[in-house]
Amino acid sequence: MTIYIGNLSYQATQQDVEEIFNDYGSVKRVQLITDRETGRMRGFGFVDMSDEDEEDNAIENLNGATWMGRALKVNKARPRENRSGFRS
DNA sequence: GCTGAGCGT
Repeated sequence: MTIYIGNLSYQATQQDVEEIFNDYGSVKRVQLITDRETGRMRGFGFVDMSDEDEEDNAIENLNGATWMGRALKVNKARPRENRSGFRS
């Protein structure tokens, strides 16, 4: 499952979020969204975990938590459009 | 190039 992270530090890195989420569960993949052209962080990212229990635990614990001086926002990420070409 | 919306190749 993918978790949405918002209001995070521009100086934050994937390994930072990775170890933080790893403390609440087993994070599989951390994807911080950065600008495709400039390469600067957009201020949000996504975390993929193994079990929903861990992700829910991480969300409940990391959501609204003050990280790097800012209120970290963690919530369930929206299912991205399926590249298969199908649409609801 | 030093920002602030929040959902991605």
